[in-house]
Amino acid sequence: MEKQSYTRDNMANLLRTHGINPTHQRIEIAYALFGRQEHLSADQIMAIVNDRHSETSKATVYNTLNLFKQQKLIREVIVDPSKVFYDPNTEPHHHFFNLETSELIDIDADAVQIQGLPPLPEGMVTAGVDVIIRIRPDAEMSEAPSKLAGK
Amino acid sequence: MEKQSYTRDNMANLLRTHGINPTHQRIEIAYALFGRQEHLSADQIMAIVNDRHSETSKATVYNTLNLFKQQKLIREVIVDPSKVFYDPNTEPHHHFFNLETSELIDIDADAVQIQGLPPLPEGMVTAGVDVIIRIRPDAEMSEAPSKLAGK
DNA sequence: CTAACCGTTAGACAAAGTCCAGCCCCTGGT
DNA sequence: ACCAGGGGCTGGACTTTGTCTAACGGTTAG
Repeated sequence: MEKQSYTRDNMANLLRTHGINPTHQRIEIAYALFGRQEHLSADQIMAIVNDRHSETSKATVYNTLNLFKQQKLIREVIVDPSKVFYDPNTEPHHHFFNLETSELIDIDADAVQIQGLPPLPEGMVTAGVDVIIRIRPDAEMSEAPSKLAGK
Repeated sequence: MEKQSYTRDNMANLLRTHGINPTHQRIEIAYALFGRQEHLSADQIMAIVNDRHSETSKATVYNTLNLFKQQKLIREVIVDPSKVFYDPNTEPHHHFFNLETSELIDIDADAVQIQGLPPLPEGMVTAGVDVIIRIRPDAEMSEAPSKLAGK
């Protein structure tokens, strides 16, 4: 597993290894996600890809993201009721979700252990495990320490 | 903590204990959720409440659910990218999510332990922890066992 | 009787995402 | 060179979830 830079050329190869025909639009979308290693929503991706000159339609962005997801190139993160985030990291991992900024932070799953889960219902298999720690700034402490004692 | 039946009268009291003025519509919505102890989406609740005769508008359903959530009477469950579920159980717990049927099954949080989480980012506090085990029927096994060996 | 307040309502609106018919472009066969 | 087929892209219409707004109804207090 050798870490390589995320050039557009490497994106094309990455797509090919996942059985995806590397078109211009698909490369740009992959480049947006992998190049910055961030969690982006569909409309953020569309804004990035069309920043200089408009070149990718909404339909293509959604088609492509669904294709990537299906080919296990990226992963969906469902934490915000209003929009889906796409995560270029497909290694098993979890997330902090900042409720103020809607920002996601990865938590490596290797170190995390979950114990005491009941057995799965009959005939079911696990398709994925999501752990989401919703966090927010500790307003009370930094803003007005006296309030805590007062209440 | 005495388990009591979920009559409409009890709903009114429940609302009052949470600082909510018990109107007809609010009682019906609470009754729909607590009476069946299920995870329902806003449109399911609207269908239930308006089953016999239409009596509650869409705006009221959403207003009421948000009010309940704010008053910690119910809880949001975000697992499906297309809709939010509302959960009458506010005890800490987690969920199995059946990807085929979009059904949610509670997992008591008492028995579950999560270890090895990294420290929270500076100045942040935890607002909630969600664990979602996405499950699906084990199609291969029950349907055509030979396929597994074949591939 | 009226003013104020809270809750409800219909319908307009907004945003995320899907669908569809047409077009472009590449390839492969003749 | 021509044509046919197919994959991919496109704009725009459409759907669904959820929010907003202005008007209205009922209750309470003076």
